[in-house]
Amino acid sequence: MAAEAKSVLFDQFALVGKALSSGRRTELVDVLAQGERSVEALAEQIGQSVANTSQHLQVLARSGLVASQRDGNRVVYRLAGEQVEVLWEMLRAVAADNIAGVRPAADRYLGDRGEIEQVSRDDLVRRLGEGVVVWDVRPRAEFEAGHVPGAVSVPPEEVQRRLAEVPEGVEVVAYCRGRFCVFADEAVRALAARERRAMRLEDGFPEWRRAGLPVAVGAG
Amino acid sequence: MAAEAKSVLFDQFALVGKALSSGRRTELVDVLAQGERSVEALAEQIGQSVANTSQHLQVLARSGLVASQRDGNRVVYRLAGEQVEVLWEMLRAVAADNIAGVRPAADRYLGDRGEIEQVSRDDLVRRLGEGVVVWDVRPRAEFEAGHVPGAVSVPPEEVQRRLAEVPEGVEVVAYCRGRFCVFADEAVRALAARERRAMRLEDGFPEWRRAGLPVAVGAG
DNA sequence: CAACTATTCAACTGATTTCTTGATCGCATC
DNA sequence: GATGCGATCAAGAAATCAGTTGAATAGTTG
Repeated sequence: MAAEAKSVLFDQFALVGKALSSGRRTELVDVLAQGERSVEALAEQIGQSVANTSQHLQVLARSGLVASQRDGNRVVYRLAGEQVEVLWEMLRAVAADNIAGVRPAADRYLGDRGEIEQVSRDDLVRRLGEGVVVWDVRPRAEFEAGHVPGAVSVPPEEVQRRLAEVPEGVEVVAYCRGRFCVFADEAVRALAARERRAMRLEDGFPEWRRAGLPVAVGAG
Repeated sequence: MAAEAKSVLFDQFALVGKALSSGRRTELVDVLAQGERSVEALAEQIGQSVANTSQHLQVLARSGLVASQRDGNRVVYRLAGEQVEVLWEMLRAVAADNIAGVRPAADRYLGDRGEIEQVSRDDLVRRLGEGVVVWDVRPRAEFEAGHVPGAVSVPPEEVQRRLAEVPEGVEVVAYCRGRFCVFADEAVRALAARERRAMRLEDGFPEWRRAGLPVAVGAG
């Protein structure tokens, strides 16, 4: 019967929704948007057991949002394509615009952004030409998988230690995973507390890369 | 603790995924992309009870994907915005590109499209200038909520009856809800069986409207 | 081959989801 | 105010889901 065939087709579409219907899986997609990672690394990032993370990854794989590849002893997962990144970005935008609970949840996680100056990608490109210091405030592995050329890697747990590196009078632009990522905010607040002029990129590295701007890879 | 606040935020994002994680709800979104409808009309379209449909609509409403408004005796639901339509379109595209099961499910629902000629929106605009006949093969209510100017409403159940209207030598372009909608295909097949040259618009009316092309409203 | 590491599988618990059924509510009309 | 219609609510059954735990597997290293 036609009605049943239709149900089956729309159930297939719904698999993508199902993949994104768990907070833990959306966290995974967010991390994977920064670059490929092993199951263990992903488990650590989302604060879940390896077994549970593996099962979530398999749900994502069944919906085709991620692909995996064995690399010797470990299995490396990555997003299936740029399309998936765009879908994830759009989903966040829809959530931010339409779900009342996003605002308070974001405020509680990110804190007050009133004091945090934000710059656009274009601004950052301009300032790069003027020799601004750029901090990549993400875990080292994400920096190495790709970063803004000239940025220095300052993983979240090193921010406090490395404040002293910044000479007086130097401006810092920090960036991290995206608009809802807290790492850059924390760096900006810490720098401001030391009387440095600091600001954050309004979105994150995936948007930079997707905009076709230059990307550096490796420890650089 | 920061980790918990992060979970809460990503759980909020996941609400949008959850809204789209049921085949019945994706069907609802697909119908609502054509225009607003009452609960009862929606229930009929997706072949579910009114009570169940109402509950699905409330899930969609909680995720902010749809809004409702009382109109006298009935409650009319509509998509919350164009952003939601775009999200739905992108989700279908991701599913089509990444989920192995979409192809067979689509084939089974839509049948073999090998014989069905497809035209782009630009083609249709051109042919409209040349006086082609355009069939809007959607339920009447969707036609009335908005259609391609000059199109005639031929609801799916009337296709057979109205084949005779088309004079020999006249070309027909049929369209319906979108790329995965079967109505236009059935009309094209029926017309072809009567030796009429017929083709379908490759996508549907929502894409036409979103492209900023002219839209007519009402019984027109 | 033994020992080790990273990942997956299997089994299980408690929570959530889907759909049904029947009652209830809001609004319009008689 | 009674009646009727459209929609929602409430309660329950079956299925599915998220997370835990412990065992099994694939691949590497000694």
